[in-house]
Order: sequence, then C-alpha cells, then structure tokens
Amino acid sequence: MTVTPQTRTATELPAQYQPGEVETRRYERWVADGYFGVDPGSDHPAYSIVIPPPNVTGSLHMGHAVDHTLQDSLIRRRRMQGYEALWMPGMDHAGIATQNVVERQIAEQDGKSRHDLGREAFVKRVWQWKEEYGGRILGQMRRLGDSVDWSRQRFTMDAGLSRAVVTIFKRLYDDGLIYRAERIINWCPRCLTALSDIEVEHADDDGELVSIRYGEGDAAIVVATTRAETMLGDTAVAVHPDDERYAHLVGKDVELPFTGRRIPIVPDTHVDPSFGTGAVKVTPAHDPNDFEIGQRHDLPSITVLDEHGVVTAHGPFQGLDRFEARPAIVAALREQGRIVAEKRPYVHAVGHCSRCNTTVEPRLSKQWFVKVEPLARAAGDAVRDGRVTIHPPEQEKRYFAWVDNMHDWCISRQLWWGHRIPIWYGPDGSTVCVGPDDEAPTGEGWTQDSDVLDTWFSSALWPFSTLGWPERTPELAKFYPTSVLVTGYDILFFWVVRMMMFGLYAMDGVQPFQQVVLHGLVRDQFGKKMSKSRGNVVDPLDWMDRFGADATRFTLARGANPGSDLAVSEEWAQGSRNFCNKLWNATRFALLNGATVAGPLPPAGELSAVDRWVLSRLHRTVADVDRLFEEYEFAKACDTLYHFAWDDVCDWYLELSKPVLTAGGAAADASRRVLGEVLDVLLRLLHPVIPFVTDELWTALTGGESVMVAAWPTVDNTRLDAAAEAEIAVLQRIVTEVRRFRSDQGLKPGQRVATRLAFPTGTGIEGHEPLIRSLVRLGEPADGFEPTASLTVADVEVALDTRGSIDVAAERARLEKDLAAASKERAGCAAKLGNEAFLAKAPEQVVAKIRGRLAAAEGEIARLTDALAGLAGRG
RNA sequence: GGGCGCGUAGCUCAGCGGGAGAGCAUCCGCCUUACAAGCGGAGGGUCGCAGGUUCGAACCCUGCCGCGCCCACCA
Repeated sequence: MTVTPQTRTATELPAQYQPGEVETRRYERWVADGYFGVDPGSDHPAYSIVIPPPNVTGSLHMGHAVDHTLQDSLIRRRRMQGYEALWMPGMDHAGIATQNVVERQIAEQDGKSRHDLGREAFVKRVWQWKEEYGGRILGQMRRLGDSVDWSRQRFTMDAGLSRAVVTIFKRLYDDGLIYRAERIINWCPRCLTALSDIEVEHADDDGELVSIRYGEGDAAIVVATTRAETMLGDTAVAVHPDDERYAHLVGKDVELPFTGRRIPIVPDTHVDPSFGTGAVKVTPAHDPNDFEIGQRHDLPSITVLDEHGVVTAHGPFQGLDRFEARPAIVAALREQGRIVAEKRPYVHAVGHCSRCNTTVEPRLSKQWFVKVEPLARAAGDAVRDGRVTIHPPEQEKRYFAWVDNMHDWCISRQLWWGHRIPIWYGPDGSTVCVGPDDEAPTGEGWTQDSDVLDTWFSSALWPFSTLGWPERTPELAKFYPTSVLVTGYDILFFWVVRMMMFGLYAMDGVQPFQQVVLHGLVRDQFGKKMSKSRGNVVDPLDWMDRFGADATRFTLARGANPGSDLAVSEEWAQGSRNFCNKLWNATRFALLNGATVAGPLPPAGELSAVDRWVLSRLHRTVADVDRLFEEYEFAKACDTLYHFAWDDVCDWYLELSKPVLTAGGAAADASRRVLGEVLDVLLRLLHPVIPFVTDELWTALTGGESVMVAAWPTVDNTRLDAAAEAEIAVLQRIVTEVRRFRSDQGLKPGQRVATRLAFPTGTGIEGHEPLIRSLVRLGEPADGFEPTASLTVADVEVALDTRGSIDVAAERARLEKDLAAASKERAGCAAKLGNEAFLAKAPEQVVAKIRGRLAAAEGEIARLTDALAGLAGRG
C-alpha cells in the first residue's frame, strides 16, 4: 500500500488528535499548492473580502481572531462553491501608534528624540523598524489558517496606495471637499498632534467646579468653571440674553483678575441660566463653545497654553503645566477673596487621547478638514436604498445616527509617519495641491505642508486602493465592489463609514461592499471587557498552542451571534478541542471499519432505515448550515454541526452501525458506503470553520487532494426521509427509556437482562429488535423467563426479567413522577380544549395538535397506571 | 443630556405568540473492542418586577427596577 505524504491511513491515526504538526504541515501545503490565489481573468463568479488591515505594530489578539475566523469561513465556503474568492490581506501603517513605538525605541537605544534625528532620518528609521519588527501578525495569521492571497498583500504606505491617497486628496481638494481652516480642534499635548472627534474618548473624571467673582461691588459677576487655568485667556463673560439677573450688566465690562484687562459681558443664547451662576467665562482659544461665542460677538482669541499644555501668558503662572496652573490660580484667586464656591470633586466628562489617554486640550489651530456633508449623505443613502445592507439590521440605526450628524473630519496630523499632505505653499502665500502626476513646484521659497494625513484617510480607500485604483486594473473590474465587509461594531464609524464615503466618491457612486457584517467584541467568561489591568486577557496564540487553531476558531465562531459580544473561556476552548478529537475518532472508526466514498451511493430502496435516517439528517443539516451561512449566523451554524456530528452521527449512527458492520454482508457494504458519505459531507461542511483537522481527515477518508478544493455540499431532497426519521425516533425513545430504567434500577452496565420485546404489527420497528437488544444489552428470554418490569414506548412493550435486581421503590417513584407529568399534560390540554374561545379562535392545526397531545397523555396515564398496579403486589 | 441594547438553569447564551432549550459546571453509574479530550443516566428555571393586549405571553404593548454600550460643546 502506498502512502502519499499528504494522507494517512487509519492505522496511522493516533487515538488523540494532535493539532500542532498537522496545522503547520497543512498550511504550508495549501500555500505551496496555490489554493489561496485568485485569477482576475477567471470566468468564475467573483467573491471578495478585504481584511481590516491590522496595524503594522500589531499582534494577533482575540478581536482579530474572531474577525479572521469569520472571514476565512466565508471565503473558504465560497471557494468550495466555485467562486473566484479573494481575501485581500495587508497592513495599516498606523500613524500615531507606529510613530510612538519607534520614538520609544530611539529614546531607549540612542537616548534621542525624533527631533534629534530630523524628519527624513526618522521616517527612514520607521521603515527600518517595519522591515525588522513590523508585521508580526502575519505569521500569526498563518497559524490561524487565514486563506488570504499572500501574493497580493498591501501596505497603506506602499507606492500604489500612496498614489491612491494623493489622487483622491487632489480630487477632493479640487471639488472643494477638502479645506484648511483655523478652528478649535482636539489636541493631544503628549502626541503633539490634532485628533479627529472619534479619536477622543470621553470619560468621567474627578474635576472641580469653582465659582469666581470677576469685578467688584454692583458690577461684579460670578462665573463657574472647571478650567480655572484658562481664565487668563478670557475675553468676555456671557449670560443668557433673557436672564434678568444680569440684564443691568450686559454691555458693561469687568476687570479680569491678574491681567488688568477689561472684558465685556455679552448676551448669548448658548448660556444655560439654570446652570451654575448662569454666567460663563468665555475663552475662545481654548474651548469650542467659547470659540463660537467669540465668533458671534467678534471677540479676540487669546492663546494662553502652548502645545504641551504649559501656560504661556506672562505673569506669575507662566511656565506652569495646565494641571499645576489650575490649583495655583485658584489659590491666588482665593487669596484675593474671589472664590465664592468650590465643588470638589466635580465629576464630569473629559476627553482623552485614544492613543495615549492624555487629557485632550481643545486648541485653536489651523488644520485640514474634509467637508463631509455631501459624502456622508451619499453614504447614508447607499444604505437607505438598500445598495448596502448591514447585518444585524439593528446596527443600521447607529450607522444613520452617525452619518446624519457628522462633523467635518479633521485629517491633518502633526506627525512624521504617514502620507504627507500634498499641498505646497509659495513664497507669495499661494497654495498648490500637487496631484500624483504633477511636478511639485520648485524654486525659492516653496515648501510642502509639514503635516501628514490621519491614518484612517488611507484606510478609507482600502477596498479599491488594494485592487489597484486609480489604475483601472483587472482586479478592480473583477472584485469591486467587494462582497462583504466583516468587522467589529466598534470601528463602524472609524472605518466603515469612511470607506463608504470615499468608495462612493472615488468609484462614481459604486459602493465599496454590498454587505457589512458586524460582529461583537470578545469578552471574558463573565462577559467583562478584557483588559491588562483586569488581568483577564486571553491570548489566542496561547489557545492555539494548547488546543489548536481549529479549536480556537470553533470556539469563536460558535460564540459569534450577530451583533452581540462573545464571552469566551478556556472551558469552551477545551470543549472545541474535544469536538475536533471527536471528529478525529469518528473518522478513525470509519476508516478502521472500511468506510468508503467509492462508487455511487445506493438508492434509498437498498438502504436500511438507519442508513436512510442518517442521510436524511445529513441533508437536513446541509440545508440548515447552508442557510445559516447565508444569514451570517455563525454561532447557529456551528451549533447545528456540533449536534449533528456528536449526537446524530457519533452517539447514534456509529453505535447503530456497529452490529451491522460486525455482521458483514450486503448491509455492511451499504453501511460502509453511507458512513463514508456522511463523514465526507460533514467534513466538507465543517471545513470553513475548522480547516485543518477537516483537511487531514477528509484526505485520509477520501484520498482526495484537499477538502479546500472539494465541492461545498448541496442538498439532495430525495434523501430527506420523514418516515425513516420517525422510525428511528421511536427506536431512540425505546433505547433511551430502557437505559433510563436500567440506570434508575442500578443495573450493572455489563449485565444482560433477559427481556421480551413485543412490537405492534406493521410499523417496521420490529426489524430493529437486534439493534435494540445490542444497544442496551438485553438478553433473550430463556426458560423460566418471568417478566418483573415492563415499559411501553410507542406501543412497543419491553418486558424485563429483573428478579433479584429490581428496586421496587425506585421504580414506583419513577412511574409516579411520570404519571404526575402526564396528568399535568392531560389537564393542560383538556383545559384548552374545554375553552370555547380557544376552539373558536385558535388555528385548526394548533387545535389538532393539542388533541393529539391529549390522546397521547391519556395513553401514557393508562400505561403508567397499569404498571403501578403491577408493582403493587411486590416489594 | 440623547440614543441603542440587555436582564431565561450555577456561568455564558439561544429561543421572540401555541409543549421552557444548548454548551460548560453539578450529581450518580461506567476503562461497553473510535474517542476517559470518552460513554450512559439524573437533578436544576413562578423566563427582572408590575400592569395591559390576546382564546393563549419568556415572546407583543406600557411603566418600574437593575445592568451594559455608543453618542454629546452645559461652563
């Protein structure tokens, strides 16, 4: 017998599945055989997914693991269905994150800052870092089994994608959708850059609310503030125009403490008279609201904090950090008797940098913005008119709430790592946007804008930039729009919305993807967010080491109910490992018993009820799983497969097959073929979720090349067999009842109990007598047989001779419990049927069903009553 | 402050108008010749609370209580 290196024979399969070696070997083989690659010239229908590009600094965490598992499952299924299925891989340059990492490295290794190196050298250093340390996640993706087309891997900073960035920037600029303006923006005093609104995370912090008296005597006015340190930059006090308390002061001015400046008291409807004192200090340079008030009243803006958050205003506070200046100023005001109230702690929402958690400083600054209104409207419309669907649909509300209320997007960042803004400034103050094919202006005094673009700007182009845009490539023609976008709901706004805006804009109104599938976040076993400080972070790499990649994937897919978070724990990973092992051993059993896929599957007429039953269950499973995949119901698809494989196949079919296989003959031949069929189809159904073990087993079972390139199963309706299912259901009930009886009676598992079985005529069940006897270890009635206990299940009477071992009290307890249940059932049904309104209004089917249940309950009661009577004379 | 979602067995979750379910955990019994990462059996829930609609409610409606998340320029 020849053994190819790919497949193993039954005797080579150990009793326990060892994932490690199999996974490495299989993955290398898949790549070598080119299974992941696609041909844009193919005439197969296209299916495409772009991977959410992980940060170049990133390492695989549970969020990636679930995200990739779902995408890989979709891709693998489509590939099996014959689609030209592209899963596009790549990475994001992750501006701030990467710059921070490299800056830290330079500080540690060389004791230098990026400014010591200078821009050009620093950027070069980042590229070096990327070559050396970046992309660790790519190897981890291989371990997980991601079937991405590695030959197409992209990076947001590579030449092609950079060209795409400049191209769209230029178009937006020329269309007036990118502009530069001086506004209050979110500024991180640690990262020293502007941030967009969504890069700011609001959290309730303990602050203080102090009330400060400006001015003296009748002209005094008291303002409440949480930011006393900005008072040095106040240029007005605002009150509500209808507030009578301050009517006499409007139009007057007061002296600002420490500065000697007199500032006006202005009326503005923004002020809420019921909050605090109803008077607000106005600092246009350091607060977005105040900035707007300043605009309305033509107030000057005085910047009193520098980019580090240090006071620049001349005087005693100059040089203090903002958090040192605050208590210092309050103390000084207190000395002057100007503090009239203090509330401390005062809990209020404060913005933090999403990268470094530093408190964000609103700062007046000249920045570049995308005018989002027309883009966001198009993005909303694409979902509104159904060109793009969002799963689960509840998430649409969040989507609309966002796109319909979006503020302009601040896209400039004061970083060095990223796409530099293609704007040049001339010596005469002129501004030129330099497109991808334009020559940058040369000559004295021309300089390029020093800022780079928000990382999400280039990510927003991902679905088409990775396919070659702005060139009209065959890839773009074949795979755009992409089929589905899979990601966590937490980056709906960061990424999905922006891809929609730019995709529709760049691709002439064609949406970047047809469906958006949002999954939840991975949480710990108690549903708590994973965090380092909580110490509950689970590492998928650790799981893969200990339980295997398939077990990790299965655990995550099985938890992925649409839109809701998944709680995972080690026990579940163990359960998934056990499941893989179960499949392993089922296949091992099949191979040891000569299961085969050779030759045609015998027609139903030549098969036993057991074989027909399992095929019927198989095809029902095919139908269910196929539908669940279409609906992105990963958890339910996995659950369906789990129960079919474990319950139907392993617990019942294999056990029912054993006597048949042992007996040999034509029935055994048929069973071997059916067994081969069942496992063949089952392994194909499972392959998208657990690719490694299924490939190992499927190749061993079938001798085929790889389950990756096997056909996705389709339903054969002719194999659906309600009669066989009903027949086997009866068999199962008999077996279960007898087992329960034996267990209740404490009969030794090995003990063969002499039993007589009496079957009603014409049901076909009697043919299963040997099977039943074998499964529950019943002996033939011999001479002197004396039935001492009997069970009736579906009109089959089971009489057992349990002399010497029956526990009458236990049996009576069991019968009485069943009787009580049956009586309750009868009463419930009778009550319904006695209800005129029910009979009149309930659908006929429901009424008939209740009648059937009543009859069954009555039969059950009669049977149990008899059994109890029979028991009465004993024990 | 606004919006969304959730409260079902010890834990995590399905079910979303007609017989309360799964996995894990628990208890009892088993090395039954594929698998002890296994096999067989069992216990366990007035489906958050209170009203309402309905012949019928875990499921629909209202209110309340308790959680969670997102958005937000009330100093």
